[in-house]
Amino acid sequence: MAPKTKEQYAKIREDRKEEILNAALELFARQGVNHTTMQDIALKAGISKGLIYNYFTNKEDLLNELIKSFINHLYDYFDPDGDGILSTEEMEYFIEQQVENLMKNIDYYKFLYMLLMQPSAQEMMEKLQLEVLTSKMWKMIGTYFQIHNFTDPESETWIFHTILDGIAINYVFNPDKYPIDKIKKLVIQKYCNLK
Amino acid sequence: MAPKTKEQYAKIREDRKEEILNAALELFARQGVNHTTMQDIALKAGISKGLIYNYFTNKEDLLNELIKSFINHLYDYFDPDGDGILSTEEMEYFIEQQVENLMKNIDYYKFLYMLLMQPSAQEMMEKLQLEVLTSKMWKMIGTYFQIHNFTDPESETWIFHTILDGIAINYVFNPDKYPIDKIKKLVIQKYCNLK
Amino acid sequence: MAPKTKEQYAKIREDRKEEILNAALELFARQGVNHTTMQDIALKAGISKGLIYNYFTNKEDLLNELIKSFINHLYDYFDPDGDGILSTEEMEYFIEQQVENLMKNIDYYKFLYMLLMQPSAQEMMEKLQLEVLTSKMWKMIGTYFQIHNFTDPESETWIFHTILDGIAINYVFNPDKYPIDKIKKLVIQKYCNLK
Amino acid sequence: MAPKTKEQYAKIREDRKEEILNAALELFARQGVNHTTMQDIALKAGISKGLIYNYFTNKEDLLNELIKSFINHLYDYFDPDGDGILSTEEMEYFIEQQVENLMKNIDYYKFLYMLLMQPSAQEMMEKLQLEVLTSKMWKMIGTYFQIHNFTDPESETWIFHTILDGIAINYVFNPDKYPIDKIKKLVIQKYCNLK
DNA sequence: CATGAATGAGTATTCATTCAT
DNA sequence: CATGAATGAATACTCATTCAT
Repeated sequence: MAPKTKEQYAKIREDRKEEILNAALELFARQGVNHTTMQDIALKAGISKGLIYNYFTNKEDLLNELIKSFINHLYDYFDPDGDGILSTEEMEYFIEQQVENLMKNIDYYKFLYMLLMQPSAQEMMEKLQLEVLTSKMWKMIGTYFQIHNFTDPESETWIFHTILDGIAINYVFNPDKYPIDKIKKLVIQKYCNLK
Repeated sequence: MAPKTKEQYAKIREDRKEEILNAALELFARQGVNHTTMQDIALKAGISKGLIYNYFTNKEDLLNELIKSFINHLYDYFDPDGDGILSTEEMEYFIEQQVENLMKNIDYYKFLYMLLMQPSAQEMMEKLQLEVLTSKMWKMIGTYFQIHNFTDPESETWIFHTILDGIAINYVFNPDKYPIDKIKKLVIQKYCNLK
Repeated sequence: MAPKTKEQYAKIREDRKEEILNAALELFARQGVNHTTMQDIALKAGISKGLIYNYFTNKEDLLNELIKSFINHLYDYFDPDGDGILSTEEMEYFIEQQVENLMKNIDYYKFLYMLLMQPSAQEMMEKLQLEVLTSKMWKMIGTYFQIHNFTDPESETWIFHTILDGIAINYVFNPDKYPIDKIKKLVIQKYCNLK
Repeated sequence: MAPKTKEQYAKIREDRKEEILNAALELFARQGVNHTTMQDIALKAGISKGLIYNYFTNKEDLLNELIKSFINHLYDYFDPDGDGILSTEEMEYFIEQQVENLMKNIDYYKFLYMLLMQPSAQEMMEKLQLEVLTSKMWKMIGTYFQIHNFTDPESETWIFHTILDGIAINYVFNPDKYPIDKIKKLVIQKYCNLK
């Protein structure tokens, strides 16, 4: 049997970790963090309870990694053609995408907002704050508002986020009554139909 | 002859229940539901552990009652002079008030948003939905937008809520960086500085 | 309002006690001693929890009174015409009666046998032993066997009880398969069809 | 490579379960089900409280398994030389054995009769009924009565059991007064001194 | 690396019993 | 006498975490 290289081992570890996180995420989202046991996660991930502790020091650490992972991938799909400039079409696509995701994964979003309410999320947010604020995405949106002559581009970026979060919260609370399509159109009209 | 009248007992029960809910709310908000023991709640409420179970079947039930109570009082403080008409000053006051509350009680808000993410909250929301949507407040805001010639008053009402929730979420996540004062001013400008 | 005499009070107390015992008996038999709370008993007896403690010092005492009461009434219905002599017809009637009772009240009998297995029952049995063994019934059965020329009347009395208990146990365990009618006939044949 | 084979784990589990059942049986019999805590059982079995729950879902389940185990082993010791024919000597030995067991383990018998009074025992009894009735022992006793020209061998089998149970109950209730030796002799005389 | 038996601190929950009114 | 709110000791049960193999 061929011994594996260090890289191969690292790869295996990384994959395994990912699998555990995925299992945990699904279970946490469906049945809550507290009602999900390490056993449940192990079962779902197809491994033994003990093995989880080779990858995460404890349950809290697992949860934190989940939050971190989420925050890191928060805007992954915000990845336009890479020219660094957001066209109105790309902006529209981004908004459409956000709303579609939201509608498809209510439970998931609920859980994520919940995660972000965790005290432990706060620290991580703080650590990641600078990154986020100086992120490509953030800057691109700011630039977008600048290019399209919004009065206060920076504030508008915040407002933009505020609205997106507000939509998510309202929809998640009240998926039946909240007129998400109409709101989406209004948002697109405000931010993409620029003369 | 009964030692106390039925009314007296009912009063005692009502008061105790309230006390327990208050104690639980504060502890839950500060240290989280899971890190709060029934013992903690009893201690804070100045009663014995066992008594809680005379009023709530279990911890979950207690949490649900808390959610219900919260939803019921959601807009209690939205109670203007009672003429049924929202002046721009009253609207401004309302917004200022909201933001002030938010800033004063971040933990509380975090907990409340968390509560509302609970699956059990959903049912209650649904039950209360009609009430909320047909509530005086909701109507008054709609009327306000109508009077001030907003294009689509109903949608504007939703947007208004969307923005308020978005502000809360963003501030709660990121109290240091989120420019809540500036956003507040922009909101007031949009909704109160009419002409 | 006319004041009550001591006798009236004593009567009320006795009746109330009886009611509580009846309520307890039914609940204990149906759902077991441990799954029956004092609250349950109070509810069934139509009184308040606290009042039970005016009549019984505690739950165990209540159970003991129940056992005592049961033992005392064990052979109540063994009360023939009072001439002190058991005719073969009366003996047959007694056996028929026993079996009928058994078949009608399986749960009740189960519970009673259970009660008698309680350690606390033992003491009482001992106290009551002499009474039982010297009881009218016991003597009458002994006399019956003497009159009808059984070899060892005293042992036969024990055997008689042994068989009756054995029938009860077997029927209670296995009401569907146990041929109680046939056994009953054989017992009657043995003890009543005496030439 | 698994650290232990499936078989090894299965063996461990089987042994542990047995140990727990044994510990529980002894404690239950001596001090009653309710006065025996899971802690007690764990202590007696030399394991931790929690481990019990790896083998039994709860206390009730543990009790049920005990009943099941008892019923399954009810007649284990009825295992004569294996020629399938019960000699009068073997019959006598069986009766002697039964009585001796009874006298040695009053508490144990009390507990077992109690167990069998449990509602949950009934179901199990029903399931096992056919097996018991068609068991080797049952048949052998029937054959015994047939060979020795009892009028109705089947009924006699039932009567035989009735008497044995009756003896047990009476002795258990009243070990001091019940003339068990005399009764035993009479039973042996009836069933073993044939011609 | 991987397993799952084993641990035990931590807690929710029950309910007999008390007692002020 | 009667009530039911209040107590708190007693315990079942959970589950994250450890560790021998």
